[in-house]
Amino acid sequence: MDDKETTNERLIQAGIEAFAANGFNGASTRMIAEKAGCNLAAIPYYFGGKEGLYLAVFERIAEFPNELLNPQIEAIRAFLKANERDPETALGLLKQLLSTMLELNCSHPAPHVQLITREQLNPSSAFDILYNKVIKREVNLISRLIAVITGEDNRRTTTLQAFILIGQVMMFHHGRKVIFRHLDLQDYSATDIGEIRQLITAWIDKALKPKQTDSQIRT
Amino acid sequence: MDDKETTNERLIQAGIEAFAANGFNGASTRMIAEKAGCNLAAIPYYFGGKEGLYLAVFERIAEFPNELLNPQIEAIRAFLKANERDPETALGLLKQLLSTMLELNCSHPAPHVQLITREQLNPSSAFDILYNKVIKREVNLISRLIAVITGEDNRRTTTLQAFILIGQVMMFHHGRKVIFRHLDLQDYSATDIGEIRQLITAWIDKALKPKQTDSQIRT
DNA sequence: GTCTATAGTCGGATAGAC
DNA sequence: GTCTATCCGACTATAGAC
Repeated sequence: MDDKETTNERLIQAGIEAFAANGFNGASTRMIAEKAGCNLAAIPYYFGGKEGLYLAVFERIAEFPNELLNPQIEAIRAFLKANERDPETALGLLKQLLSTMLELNCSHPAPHVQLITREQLNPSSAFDILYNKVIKREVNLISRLIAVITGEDNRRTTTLQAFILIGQVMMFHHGRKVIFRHLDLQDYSATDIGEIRQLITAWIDKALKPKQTDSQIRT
Repeated sequence: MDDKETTNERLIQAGIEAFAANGFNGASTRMIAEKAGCNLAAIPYYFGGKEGLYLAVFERIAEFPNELLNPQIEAIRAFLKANERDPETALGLLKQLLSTMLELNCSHPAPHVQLITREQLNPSSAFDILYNKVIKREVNLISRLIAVITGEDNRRTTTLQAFILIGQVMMFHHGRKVIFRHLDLQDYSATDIGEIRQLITAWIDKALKPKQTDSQIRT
Protein backbone atom coordinates (compact mmCIF):
# COMPACT_ATOMS: atom_id res chain seq x y z
CA MET A 1 0.00 0.00 0.00
CA ASP A 2 2.61 2.50 1.07
CA ASP A 3 4.68 2.62 -2.05
CA LYS A 4 6.80 5.29 -0.37
CA GLU A 5 6.24 7.19 -3.54
CA THR A 6 2.56 7.90 -3.45
CA THR A 7 1.59 11.53 -3.48
CA ASN A 8 0.21 11.04 -0.02
CA GLU A 9 3.56 9.89 1.25
CA ARG A 10 5.58 12.55 -0.49
CA LEU A 11 3.34 15.21 0.99
CA ILE A 12 3.93 13.90 4.49
CA GLN A 13 7.67 13.88 3.98
CA ALA A 14 7.63 17.37 2.51
CA GLY A 15 5.41 18.47 5.37
CA ILE A 16 7.84 17.16 7.95
CA GLU A 17 10.65 19.18 6.47
CA ALA A 18 8.68 22.32 5.84
CA PHE A 19 6.90 22.44 9.20
CA ALA A 20 10.12 21.62 10.99
CA ALA A 21 12.01 24.39 9.28
CA ASN A 22 9.34 27.06 9.34
CA GLY A 23 6.65 26.15 11.80
CA PHE A 24 2.98 25.75 11.00
CA ASN A 25 2.41 29.37 10.12
CA GLY A 26 5.69 29.78 8.32
CA ALA A 27 5.25 26.82 6.01
CA SER A 28 2.90 27.50 3.12
CA THR A 29 0.94 24.86 1.29
CA ARG A 30 2.49 26.07 -1.93
CA MET A 31 5.95 25.47 -0.52
CA ILE A 32 5.03 22.01 0.64
CA ALA A 33 3.38 21.03 -2.63
CA GLU A 34 6.43 22.15 -4.57
CA LYS A 35 8.77 20.25 -2.26
CA ALA A 36 6.63 17.16 -2.73
CA GLY A 37 6.60 17.67 -6.47
CA CYS A 38 2.84 17.65 -6.64
CA ASN A 39 -0.07 19.98 -6.95
CA LEU A 40 -1.25 22.40 -4.32
CA ALA A 41 -4.76 21.03 -4.53
CA ALA A 42 -3.55 17.61 -3.41
CA ILE A 43 -3.32 18.80 0.17
CA PRO A 44 -7.01 19.47 0.67
CA TYR A 45 -7.71 16.38 -1.41
CA TYR A 46 -5.73 13.95 0.74
CA PHE A 47 -5.74 15.54 4.13
CA GLY A 48 -8.73 17.86 4.13
CA GLY A 49 -6.46 20.87 4.43
CA LYS A 50 -3.24 22.17 5.85
CA GLU A 51 -4.17 21.30 9.41
CA GLY A 52 -5.02 17.76 8.41
CA LEU A 53 -1.59 17.38 6.86
CA TYR A 54 -0.03 18.71 10.03
CA LEU A 55 -1.77 16.06 12.10
CA ALA A 56 -0.84 13.35 9.61
CA VAL A 57 2.76 14.45 9.90
CA PHE A 58 2.65 13.95 13.65
CA GLU A 59 0.97 10.58 13.40
CA ARG A 60 3.87 9.58 11.25
CA ILE A 61 6.75 10.95 13.25
CA ALA A 62 5.33 9.88 16.58
CA GLU A 63 6.63 6.43 15.73
CA PHE A 64 10.10 7.49 14.73
CA PRO A 65 11.86 8.17 18.03
CA ASN A 66 10.45 5.05 19.58
CA GLU A 67 11.95 2.98 16.83
CA LEU A 68 15.43 4.18 17.60
CA LEU A 69 14.95 3.95 21.33
CA ASN A 70 13.03 0.72 21.22
CA PRO A 71 15.80 -1.73 22.01
CA GLN A 72 16.67 0.18 25.15
CA ILE A 73 13.09 0.77 26.12
CA GLU A 74 12.42 -2.93 25.81
CA ALA A 75 15.42 -3.73 27.96
CA ILE A 76 14.26 -1.33 30.63
CA ARG A 77 10.76 -2.67 30.52
CA ALA A 78 12.03 -6.20 30.92
CA PHE A 79 14.21 -5.13 33.81
CA LEU A 80 11.35 -3.41 35.60
CA LYS A 81 8.94 -6.23 34.94
CA ALA A 82 11.32 -8.80 36.36
CA ASN A 83 11.19 -6.68 39.49
CA GLU A 84 14.90 -6.84 39.87
CA ARG A 85 15.97 -4.10 42.14
CA ASP A 86 19.63 -3.87 41.44
CA PRO A 87 20.55 -0.18 41.45
CA GLU A 88 23.74 -0.65 39.45
CA THR A 89 21.92 -2.31 36.57
CA ALA A 90 19.24 0.35 36.64
CA LEU A 91 21.88 3.04 36.59
CA GLY A 92 23.52 1.44 33.57
CA LEU A 93 20.21 1.27 31.71
CA LEU A 94 19.44 4.87 32.54
CA LYS A 95 22.79 6.13 31.33
CA GLN A 96 22.46 4.17 28.14
CA LEU A 97 18.99 5.54 27.47
CA LEU A 98 20.01 9.14 28.06
CA SER A 99 23.05 8.63 25.92
CA THR A 100 20.87 7.52 23.03
CA MET A 101 18.55 10.46 23.61
CA LEU A 102 21.55 12.75 23.37
CA GLU A 103 22.64 11.15 20.13
CA LEU A 104 19.14 11.32 18.75
CA ASN A 105 18.63 14.97 19.59
CA CYS A 106 22.05 16.36 18.87
CA SER A 107 24.16 14.45 16.43
CA HIS A 108 21.19 13.48 14.27
CA PRO A 109 19.34 16.72 14.01
CA ALA A 110 16.57 15.05 12.04
CA PRO A 111 13.74 17.40 11.12
CA HIS A 112 11.48 15.25 13.26
CA VAL A 113 13.22 16.42 16.35
CA GLN A 114 12.75 20.10 15.69
CA LEU A 115 9.13 19.46 14.89
CA ILE A 116 8.63 17.69 18.20
CA THR A 117 10.39 20.46 20.04
CA ARG A 118 8.21 23.09 18.45
CA GLU A 119 5.04 21.25 19.33
CA GLN A 120 6.07 20.77 22.93
CA LEU A 121 6.85 24.39 23.32
CA ASN A 122 3.72 25.56 21.64
CA PRO A 123 1.15 22.83 21.80
CA SER A 124 -1.54 22.63 19.17
CA SER A 125 -3.91 19.88 18.18
CA ALA A 126 -0.98 17.55 17.51
CA PHE A 127 0.31 17.67 21.07
CA ASP A 128 -1.86 14.81 22.24
CA ILE A 129 -0.48 12.46 19.63
CA LEU A 130 3.01 13.36 20.66
CA TYR A 131 2.50 13.11 24.38
CA ASN A 132 0.63 9.85 24.32
CA LYS A 133 2.78 8.03 21.82
CA VAL A 134 6.22 9.28 22.73
CA ILE A 135 6.71 11.29 25.84
CA LYS A 136 4.54 9.65 28.47
CA ARG A 137 6.20 6.26 28.42
CA GLU A 138 9.71 7.57 28.39
CA VAL A 139 9.20 9.84 31.35
CA ASN A 140 7.58 7.01 33.27
CA LEU A 141 10.37 4.59 32.52
CA ILE A 142 13.04 7.04 33.57
CA SER A 143 11.10 7.85 36.69
CA ARG A 144 10.87 4.19 37.64
CA LEU A 145 14.52 3.62 36.99
CA ILE A 146 15.36 6.47 39.29
CA ALA A 147 13.17 4.92 41.94
CA VAL A 148 15.14 1.71 41.72
CA ILE A 149 18.47 3.51 41.79
CA THR A 150 17.83 5.84 44.67
CA GLY A 151 15.24 3.89 46.60
CA GLU A 152 13.00 6.94 46.57
CA ASP A 153 9.42 5.73 46.43
CA ASN A 154 7.60 9.00 46.07
CA ARG A 155 6.49 8.93 42.47
CA ARG A 156 6.20 12.66 42.21
CA THR A 157 9.77 13.14 43.35
CA THR A 158 11.19 10.63 40.93
CA THR A 159 9.15 12.16 38.14
CA LEU A 160 10.57 15.60 38.83
CA GLN A 161 14.03 14.09 38.97
CA ALA A 162 13.34 12.44 35.63
CA PHE A 163 12.58 15.85 34.16
CA ILE A 164 15.76 17.29 35.62
CA LEU A 165 17.67 14.51 33.97
CA ILE A 166 15.93 14.90 30.65
CA GLY A 167 16.60 18.61 30.86
CA GLN A 168 20.33 17.98 31.06
CA VAL A 169 20.17 16.15 27.78
CA MET A 170 17.63 18.31 26.02
CA MET A 171 19.57 21.47 26.79
CA PHE A 172 21.98 20.47 24.08
CA HIS A 173 19.12 20.40 21.67
CA HIS A 174 17.05 23.38 22.84
CA GLY A 175 20.13 25.47 23.44
CA ARG A 176 21.84 24.30 20.29
CA LYS A 177 22.09 27.70 18.66
CA VAL A 178 23.25 29.38 21.84
CA ILE A 179 25.84 26.71 22.48
CA PHE A 180 27.14 26.87 18.92
CA ARG A 181 27.48 30.59 19.24
CA HIS A 182 29.13 30.40 22.61
CA LEU A 183 31.64 27.73 21.64
CA ASP A 184 32.14 28.92 18.09
CA LEU A 185 30.83 25.74 16.55
CA GLN A 186 29.09 25.12 13.27
CA ASP A 187 27.60 21.90 14.54
CA TYR A 188 28.34 19.25 17.13
CA SER A 189 31.21 17.03 16.12
CA ALA A 190 31.41 13.40 17.25
CA THR A 191 34.02 14.53 19.74
CA ASP A 192 31.73 17.19 21.14
CA ILE A 193 28.94 14.70 21.63
CA GLY A 194 31.30 12.26 23.28
CA GLU A 195 32.52 14.90 25.66
CA ILE A 196 29.01 15.96 26.55
CA ARG A 197 27.94 12.39 27.07
CA GLN A 198 30.84 11.80 29.38
CA LEU A 199 30.05 14.87 31.45
CA ILE A 200 26.38 14.01 31.74
CA THR A 201 27.18 10.43 32.64
CA ALA A 202 29.60 11.52 35.34
CA TRP A 203 27.00 13.93 36.63
CA ILE A 204 24.37 11.25 36.88
CA ASP A 205 26.78 8.95 38.63
CA LYS A 206 27.52 11.48 41.30
CA ALA A 207 23.99 12.65 41.77
CA LEU A 208 22.20 9.33 41.73
CA LYS A 209 24.64 6.71 42.79
CA PRO A 210 23.45 5.15 46.02
CA LYS A 211 25.56 6.35 48.91
CA GLN A 212 28.40 3.96 49.16
CA THR A 213 31.20 4.22 51.59
CA ASP A 214 32.80 1.64 49.38
CA SER A 215 36.09 2.84 47.99
CA GLN A 216 35.58 0.96 44.75
CA ILE A 217 33.94 3.94 43.08
CA ARG A 218 35.67 4.40 39.79
CA THR A 219 37.08 7.77 39.03
CA MET B 1 10.80 61.12 27.49
CA ASP B 2 9.35 57.69 28.00
CA ASP B 3 5.94 58.63 29.22
CA LYS B 4 5.14 54.92 29.38
CA GLU B 5 2.04 55.90 27.51
CA THR B 6 3.39 57.07 24.22
CA THR B 7 2.18 55.20 21.20
CA ASN B 8 5.71 54.03 20.69
CA GLU B 9 5.79 52.46 24.11
CA ARG B 10 2.36 50.89 23.89
CA LEU B 11 3.31 49.28 20.62
CA ILE B 12 6.40 47.72 22.13
CA GLN B 13 4.41 46.33 25.03
CA ALA B 14 1.72 45.01 22.73
CA GLY B 15 4.43 43.56 20.52
CA ILE B 16 6.00 41.72 23.42
CA GLU B 17 2.72 40.04 24.25
CA ALA B 18 1.67 39.30 20.71
CA PHE B 19 5.01 37.98 19.49
CA ALA B 20 5.42 35.93 22.65
CA ALA B 21 2.03 34.32 22.28
CA ASN B 22 2.01 33.79 18.55
CA GLY B 23 5.51 34.09 17.19
CA PHE B 24 6.62 36.50 14.52
CA ASN B 25 4.55 34.97 11.74
CA GLY B 26 1.56 34.32 13.93
CA ALA B 27 1.26 37.83 15.28
CA SER B 28 -0.30 40.24 12.83
CA THR B 29 0.24 43.96 12.80
CA ARG B 30 -3.52 44.41 13.07
CA MET B 31 -3.57 42.38 16.26
CA ILE B 32 -0.71 44.35 17.73
CA ALA B 33 -2.16 47.73 16.81
CA GLU B 34 -5.47 46.79 18.34
CA LYS B 35 -3.81 45.55 21.52
CA ALA B 36 -1.89 48.81 21.71
CA GLY B 37 -5.05 50.78 21.11
CA CYS B 38 -3.58 52.60 18.18
CA ASN B 39 -3.64 52.61 14.45
CA LEU B 40 -2.14 49.97 12.22
CA ALA B 41 -0.20 52.58 10.30
CA ALA B 42 1.67 53.57 13.44
CA ILE B 43 3.90 50.50 13.14
CA PRO B 44 5.55 51.45 9.87
CA TYR B 45 5.59 55.03 11.09
CA TYR B 46 7.52 54.39 14.30
CA PHE B 47 9.49 51.29 13.52
CA GLY B 48 9.72 51.16 9.76
CA GLY B 49 7.65 48.00 9.68
CA LYS B 50 6.82 44.81 11.50
CA GLU B 51 10.39 43.61 11.57
CA GLY B 52 11.58 46.89 13.03
CA LEU B 53 9.06 46.53 15.82
CA TYR B 54 10.31 43.01 16.46
CA LEU B 55 13.85 44.26 16.89
CA ALA B 56 12.72 47.11 19.11
CA VAL B 57 10.91 44.58 21.26
CA PHE B 58 14.12 42.65 21.77
CA GLU B 59 16.16 45.74 22.53
CA ARG B 60 13.65 46.38 25.24
CA ILE B 61 13.38 42.99 26.80
CA ALA B 62 17.09 42.28 26.63
CA GLU B 63 17.38 44.45 29.70
CA PHE B 64 14.63 42.81 31.66
CA PRO B 65 16.15 39.56 32.88
CA ASN B 66 19.36 41.25 33.85
CA GLU B 67 17.46 43.62 36.09
CA LEU B 68 16.01 40.81 38.11
CA LEU B 69 19.22 38.86 38.20
CA ASN B 70 21.41 41.87 38.69
CA PRO B 71 21.91 41.72 42.44
CA GLN B 72 23.13 38.16 42.18
CA ILE B 73 25.19 38.78 39.11
CA GLU B 74 26.89 41.66 40.86
CA ALA B 75 27.61 39.52 43.87
CA ILE B 76 29.13 36.82 41.70
CA ARG B 77 31.19 39.33 39.78
CA ALA B 78 32.51 40.79 43.00
CA PHE B 79 33.34 37.34 44.28
CA LEU B 80 35.22 36.39 41.14
CA LYS B 81 37.00 39.70 40.94
CA ALA B 82 38.21 39.41 44.52
CA ASN B 83 39.78 36.18 43.37
CA GLU B 84 38.50 34.39 46.41
CA ARG B 85 38.60 30.74 45.71
CA ASP B 86 36.36 29.38 48.37
CA PRO B 87 34.31 26.55 46.81
CA GLU B 88 31.57 26.69 49.43
CA THR B 89 30.87 30.36 48.80
CA ALA B 90 30.90 29.80 45.05
CA LEU B 91 28.51 26.91 45.45
CA GLY B 92 26.15 29.08 47.46
CA LEU B 93 26.22 31.82 44.84
CA LEU B 94 25.60 29.33 42.09
CA LYS B 95 22.63 27.76 43.81
CA GLN B 96 21.16 31.15 44.50
CA LEU B 97 21.54 32.23 40.89
CA LEU B 98 19.96 29.08 39.50
CA SER B 99 17.18 29.38 42.01
CA THR B 100 16.38 32.86 40.74
CA MET B 101 16.52 31.63 37.17
CA LEU B 102 14.02 28.96 38.08
CA GLU B 103 11.72 31.51 39.65
CA LEU B 104 12.10 33.81 36.68
CA ASN B 105 11.35 31.15 34.11
CA CYS B 106 8.68 29.18 35.87
CA SER B 107 6.70 30.98 38.49
CA HIS B 108 6.73 34.27 36.60
CA PRO B 109 5.92 33.12 33.13
CA ALA B 110 6.35 36.65 31.83
CA PRO B 111 5.81 36.97 28.10
CA HIS B 112 9.42 38.07 27.84
CA VAL B 113 10.56 34.62 28.71
CA GLN B 114 8.61 32.85 26.02
CA LEU B 115 9.84 35.38 23.52
CA ILE B 116 13.42 34.72 24.48
CA THR B 117 12.87 30.99 24.27
CA ARG B 118 11.41 31.27 20.81
CA GLU B 119 14.29 33.34 19.55
CA GLN B 120 16.86 30.96 20.95
CA LEU B 121 15.22 28.03 19.33
CA ASN B 122 14.74 29.73 16.03
CA PRO B 123 17.20 32.55 15.74
CA SER B 124 16.39 35.51 13.56
CA SER B 125 17.88 38.96 13.34
CA ALA B 126 17.12 39.57 17.00
CA PHE B 127 19.28 36.71 18.22
CA ASP B 128 22.42 38.81 18.40
CA ILE B 129 20.84 41.31 20.72
CA LEU B 130 19.71 38.53 22.98
CA TYR B 131 22.95 36.62 23.03
CA ASN B 132 25.19 39.60 23.59
CA LYS B 133 23.10 41.35 26.19
CA VAL B 134 21.76 38.44 28.17
CA ILE B 135 23.08 35.00 27.55
CA LYS B 136 26.81 35.41 27.12
CA ARG B 137 27.56 36.90 30.49
CA GLU B 138 25.41 34.49 32.43
CA VAL B 139 26.94 31.43 30.89
CA ASN B 140 30.41 32.79 31.53
CA LEU B 141 29.67 33.58 35.15
CA ILE B 142 28.24 30.14 35.81
CA SER B 143 31.16 28.55 34.07
CA ARG B 144 33.65 30.44 36.21
CA LEU B 145 31.77 29.58 39.38
CA ILE B 146 31.94 25.93 38.46
CA ALA B 147 35.66 26.27 37.93
CA VAL B 148 36.06 27.61 41.44
CA ILE B 149 33.85 24.92 42.94
CA THR B 150 35.34 21.91 41.24
CA GLY B 151 38.85 23.12 40.58
CA GLU B 152 38.43 22.17 36.94
CA ASP B 153 40.44 24.63 34.90
CA ASN B 154 39.50 23.56 31.41
CA ARG B 155 37.22 26.34 30.29
CA ARG B 156 35.47 24.22 27.71
CA THR B 157 34.59 21.60 30.30
CA THR B 158 33.20 24.09 32.77
CA THR B 159 31.22 25.74 29.99
CA LEU B 160 29.60 22.47 29.02
CA GLN B 161 28.87 21.80 32.68
CA ALA B 162 27.30 25.24 32.88
CA PHE B 163 24.97 24.30 30.06
CA ILE B 164 24.08 21.04 31.77
CA LEU B 165 23.19 23.01 34.85
CA ILE B 166 21.18 25.58 32.95
CA GLY B 167 19.41 22.75 31.22
CA GLN B 168 18.22 21.36 34.52
CA VAL B 169 16.55 24.65 35.26
CA MET B 170 15.31 25.48 31.80
CA MET B 171 13.65 22.10 31.42
CA PHE B 172 10.93 23.35 33.68
CA HIS B 173 10.34 26.15 31.29
CA HIS B 174 10.82 24.42 27.94
CA GLY B 175 9.01 21.33 29.09
CA ARG B 176 6.32 23.26 30.91
CA LYS B 177 3.44 21.96 28.85
CA VAL B 178 4.66 18.39 28.99
CA ILE B 179 5.21 18.58 32.71
CA PHE B 180 1.79 20.09 33.33
CA ARG B 181 0.23 17.34 31.33
CA HIS B 182 2.23 14.64 33.01
CA LEU B 183 1.57 15.85 36.54
CA ASP B 184 -1.95 17.05 35.89
CA LEU B 185 -1.16 20.65 36.71
CA GLN B 186 -2.69 23.86 35.47
CA ASP B 187 0.39 25.81 36.41
CA TYR B 188 3.29 25.59 38.83
CA SER B 189 2.23 26.38 42.36
CA ALA B 190 4.62 27.93 44.84
CA THR B 191 4.93 24.49 46.40
CA ASP B 192 5.84 22.92 43.09
CA ILE B 193 8.54 25.47 42.48
CA GLY B 194 9.88 24.99 45.97
CA GLU B 195 10.03 21.26 45.48
CA ILE B 196 11.79 21.60 42.16
CA ARG B 197 14.27 24.06 43.59
CA GLN B 198 15.05 21.72 46.42
CA LEU B 199 15.65 18.81 44.09
CA ILE B 200 17.87 20.81 41.77
CA THR B 201 19.80 22.21 44.70
CA ALA B 202 20.36 18.80 46.18
CA TRP B 203 21.41 17.53 42.79
CA ILE B 204 23.96 20.30 42.37
CA ASP B 205 25.32 19.66 45.83
CA LYS B 206 25.95 16.04 45.08
CA ALA B 207 27.33 16.55 41.62
CA LEU B 208 29.58 19.54 42.23
CA LYS B 209 30.53 19.43 45.84
CA PRO B 210 34.26 18.85 46.14
CA LYS B 211 34.91 15.19 46.71
CA GLN B 212 34.41 14.32 50.30
CA THR B 213 34.12 10.75 51.35
CA ASP B 214 32.78 11.86 54.67
CA SER B 215 29.61 13.84 55.01
CA GLN B 216 30.91 15.35 58.19
CA ILE B 217 33.47 17.48 56.44
CA ARG B 218 32.27 21.05 56.41
CA THR B 219 34.10 24.32 56.40
C1' DG C 1 1.09 62.13 14.93
C1' DT C 2 -2.98 59.86 13.92
C1' DC C 3 -6.38 58.52 11.04
C1' DT C 4 -9.04 56.26 6.60
C1' DA C 5 -8.75 54.13 2.50
C1' DT C 6 -6.59 51.30 -0.43
C1' DA C 7 -2.87 49.15 -2.97
C1' DG C 8 -0.41 44.93 -3.68
C1' DT C 9 0.87 40.46 -2.13
C1' DC C 10 0.24 35.95 -0.54
C1' DG C 11 -2.29 32.69 2.07
C1' DG C 12 -5.56 28.29 1.81
C1' DA C 13 -9.44 26.26 -0.32
C1' DT C 14 -12.43 25.13 -4.23
C1' DA C 15 -14.57 24.22 -8.96
C1' DG C 16 -14.28 21.83 -12.73
C1' DA C 17 -11.60 20.10 -16.89
C1' DC C 18 -9.01 16.08 -18.01
C1' DG D 1 -6.00 11.46 -9.00
C1' DT D 2 -4.02 15.40 -10.89
C1' DC D 3 -4.16 19.58 -13.00
C1' DT D 4 -5.43 24.92 -14.04
C1' DA D 5 -7.83 28.73 -12.85
C1' DT D 6 -9.84 31.38 -9.60
C1' DC D 7 -12.04 33.03 -5.37
C1' DC D 8 -11.72 35.18 -1.13
C1' DG D 9 -9.77 36.44 2.98
C1' DA D 10 -5.78 38.24 5.58
C1' DC D 11 -1.65 40.27 5.53
C1' DT D 12 1.88 44.48 5.43
C1' DA D 13 2.72 48.79 3.74
C1' DT D 14 1.61 53.29 1.74
C1' DA D 15 -0.75 57.63 0.27
C1' DG D 16 -2.86 61.38 1.69
C1' DA D 17 -6.54 63.88 4.56
C1' DC D 18 -6.76 66.02 8.95
